[in-house]
Amino acid sequence: MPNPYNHKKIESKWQKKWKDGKIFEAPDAIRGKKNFYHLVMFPYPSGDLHIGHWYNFAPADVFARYKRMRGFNVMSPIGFDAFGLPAENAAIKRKIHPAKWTTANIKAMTKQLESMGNSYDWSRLVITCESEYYKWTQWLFLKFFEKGLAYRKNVLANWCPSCRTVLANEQVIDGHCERCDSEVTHKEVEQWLFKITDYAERLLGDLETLDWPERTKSMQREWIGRSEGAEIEFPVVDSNLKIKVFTTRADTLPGATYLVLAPEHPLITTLNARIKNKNSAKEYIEQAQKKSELERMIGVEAPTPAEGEVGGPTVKRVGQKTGVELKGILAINPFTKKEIPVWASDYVLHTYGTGAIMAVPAHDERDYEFAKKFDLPIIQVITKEGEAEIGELAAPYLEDGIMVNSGDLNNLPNNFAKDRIVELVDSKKKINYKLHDWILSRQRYWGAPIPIIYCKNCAIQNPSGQGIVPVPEKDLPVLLPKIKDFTPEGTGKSPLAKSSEFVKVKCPQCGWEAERETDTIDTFVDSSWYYLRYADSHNDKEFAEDKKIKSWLPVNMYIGGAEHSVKHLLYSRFITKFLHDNGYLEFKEPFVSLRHQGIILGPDGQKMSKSKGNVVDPDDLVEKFGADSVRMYLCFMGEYHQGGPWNPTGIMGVSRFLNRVWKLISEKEFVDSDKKFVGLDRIMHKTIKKVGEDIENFKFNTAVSSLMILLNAMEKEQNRLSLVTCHLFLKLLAPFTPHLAEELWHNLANSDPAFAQGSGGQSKREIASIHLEPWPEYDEKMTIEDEFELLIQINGKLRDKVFVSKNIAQKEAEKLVLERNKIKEQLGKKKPKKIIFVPGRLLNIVI
RNA sequence: GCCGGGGUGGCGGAAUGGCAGACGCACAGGUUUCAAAAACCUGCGAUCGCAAGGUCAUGAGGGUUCGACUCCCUCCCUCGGCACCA
Repeated sequence: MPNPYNHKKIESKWQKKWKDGKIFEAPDAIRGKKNFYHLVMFPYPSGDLHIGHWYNFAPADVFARYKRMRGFNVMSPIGFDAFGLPAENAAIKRKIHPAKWTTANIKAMTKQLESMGNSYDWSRLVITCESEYYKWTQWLFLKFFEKGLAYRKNVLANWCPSCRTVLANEQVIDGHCERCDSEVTHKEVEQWLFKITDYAERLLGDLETLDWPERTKSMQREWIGRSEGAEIEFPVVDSNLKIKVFTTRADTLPGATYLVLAPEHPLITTLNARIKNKNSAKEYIEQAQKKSELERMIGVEAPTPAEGEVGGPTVKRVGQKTGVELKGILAINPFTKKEIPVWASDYVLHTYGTGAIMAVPAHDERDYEFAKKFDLPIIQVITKEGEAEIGELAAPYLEDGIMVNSGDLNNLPNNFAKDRIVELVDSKKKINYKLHDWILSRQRYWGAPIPIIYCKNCAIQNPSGQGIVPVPEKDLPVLLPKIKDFTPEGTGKSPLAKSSEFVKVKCPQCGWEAERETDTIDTFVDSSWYYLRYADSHNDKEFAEDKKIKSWLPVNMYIGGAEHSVKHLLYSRFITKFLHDNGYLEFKEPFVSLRHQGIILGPDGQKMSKSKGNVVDPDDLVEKFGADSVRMYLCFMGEYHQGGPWNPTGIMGVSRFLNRVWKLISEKEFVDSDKKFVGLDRIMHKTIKKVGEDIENFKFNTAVSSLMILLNAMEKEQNRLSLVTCHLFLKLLAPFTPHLAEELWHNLANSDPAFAQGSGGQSKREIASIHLEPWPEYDEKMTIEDEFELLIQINGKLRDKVFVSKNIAQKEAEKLVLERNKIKEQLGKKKPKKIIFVPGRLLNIVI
């Protein structure tokens, strides 16, 4: 009686053998093989690997192993995104140092990662909080600084009062901090920024070249938010000042009856002396600035629908408009030359365009609402062609039409008038983006220090330089000091400021006493270049050697969660383009192909969370069913990018399947291998084709199902099963269940003298790993059966079936079909009007 | 409101315009067993029928086609993203 399938024994055995044999360490080049860079998004060392990690990594590893068997030199590296707020917050809570916390987590997660049996190249391990890595994050910052693309500026930044740091726009979700969910406020602070807006056009345009999910590309497009329009200047009466507005509807300029400034608009301060209603204006502006982003957007909350009513409680985003007229300030409409009032209102965003708009109530919903509320003039300047001008608009007219009330331009189509008006008022076409520069300084401890020194002496010597001195490259890394008190103050200063040892420094330019920058670099900078480092993880002379970069990059296949669609993926593209422009990289895009895994929900269909008690622990599953079962079930449970609820009994099916495989292959006496497939040849060729194609297309679920179909067929033929059949089957199985396949592969080899003897004259040679075997080939001709079941339809409805030769001609098929009693009965006296014949499939009689 | 996915048995899900429900889970019946588990076999959309077989079914309604889960139009629901972006 052979041993039953013991996953624990064979999984740890092979994990060790693979590690010791270094079989997944990818050399930089192999003669005759193409390199393939296969990458998963590196995990954050938050404590333990959850089922979501497995869902990302396990099917991804199936793909990597498949590519390796297809003859590629596959590099599949792994690392940890180890700096940042979550670790720091967790460490504060537990009263231990973030470094200690992070190291412990990395250790635990490494063990878990190893238990998955993934084919990682551990020799390339990257950990972003280690100085050998962040030295180059700092180097990258210096390069940006050198090129003028890292700059310091007073900005009205997003501020998280709980995390006590500024946040990038990308880290604010619905007005809340993405980490702790506190409501984000604003704070005017001096910050370091990367000039990502310089790359807006290219970040947008190059999306077209990428093999990425369409929705991810469209999210990036929306985030960049390009819009074409014009910048028009409105002179201020009795002043040489001008108010600039951005508009996409220059054609409506004749109907602009007032201007609106955002409450933060600097001109309000400039013109303050002339504002007649100074006090009420001031009061409104202060009030508006106190409001959070959310309060500004949300007006009135819609009532919660009564029970049984469709739809949950909705929030009406566009609320009642508020505003104040800046009395005493008038501007001139450059087209009509008429004087128009100027208002301030928080429905105008200071962060978009020029922070001021021309209001055209007749042709814009928001302006219309505002004008109605404050009784401002509404002048219609576009109307539907052929329709008389309407006295009073019941609603703004938003469609195209012809110009009215517009002097010389009357009767012109509005789209034609658009360009004419831009010329007439001597303004310029302008492209605007929603994308803002990337604020990268963080007032927190657990990150790479910004390598900058402030020197008062240098500021005096060279006022234009403001005393900002970059740390020389040779002095990198600027080490993150080990300080005891790393909790954030909330004063806008980083905890590093408390360490005088760290702060005080000799200026590298003049040698005088100077001070270090105490903010740290946003962790998104760390993670936006790590994929480059894998090419040469331990290089201490440069971020990676040019030759190695050329041999591996760009990344051929990148797999990870869709939640990174804008942040990480946009930043990475930006950094890559910057390094390309400066001669460090030949390519312009880091990730040629991208795939997302879906989200696994709890068995109750809800998002997994500890408080709901619906968390699925992968370690328990591995313990009970083995890593191979977990891997294969994750592949089988559904469409990869869709995810869905975890089915606790579903994994049983896969576990049973593996037990049956074990039983079939380890218990059999095989027939002579010359007999090849013994009646299984068609299905074998079909399965080779299907599994390969499905893995290429990330359709892991149907690949698994076709393996199950093959096993069912093999079991039916089990008394005549050949060795060749089992070898092929194991190869197809190997990417999914690497341990089981390897164990059975070796068992078969050991029992087969031809296998064990070897060709080199040695009596016994080491049996090579199944994972280094070539993927089986199939013969297209062999995937087609000799006979098929011809479907017989009458008027498109199935009426009968008959087995015929695969090459049957139409004439022959018709004759055969029309002679069948069943068909004769059905047709009666009716004559076929038409007969449709689809070779290899069906015959349809139309009557 | 705009953009992008999706809607198929009790459940997860299959179907180059050509047998809807592959594969698996759950369930039911059986074999085995002192018994249970495991394993194995059979059945399993709804409905009419003893059966052969028929009819209806892929969110709703139209259309194109010999033939539609698949293509087109209108609408509903759902998930994700964006949203006072001028």
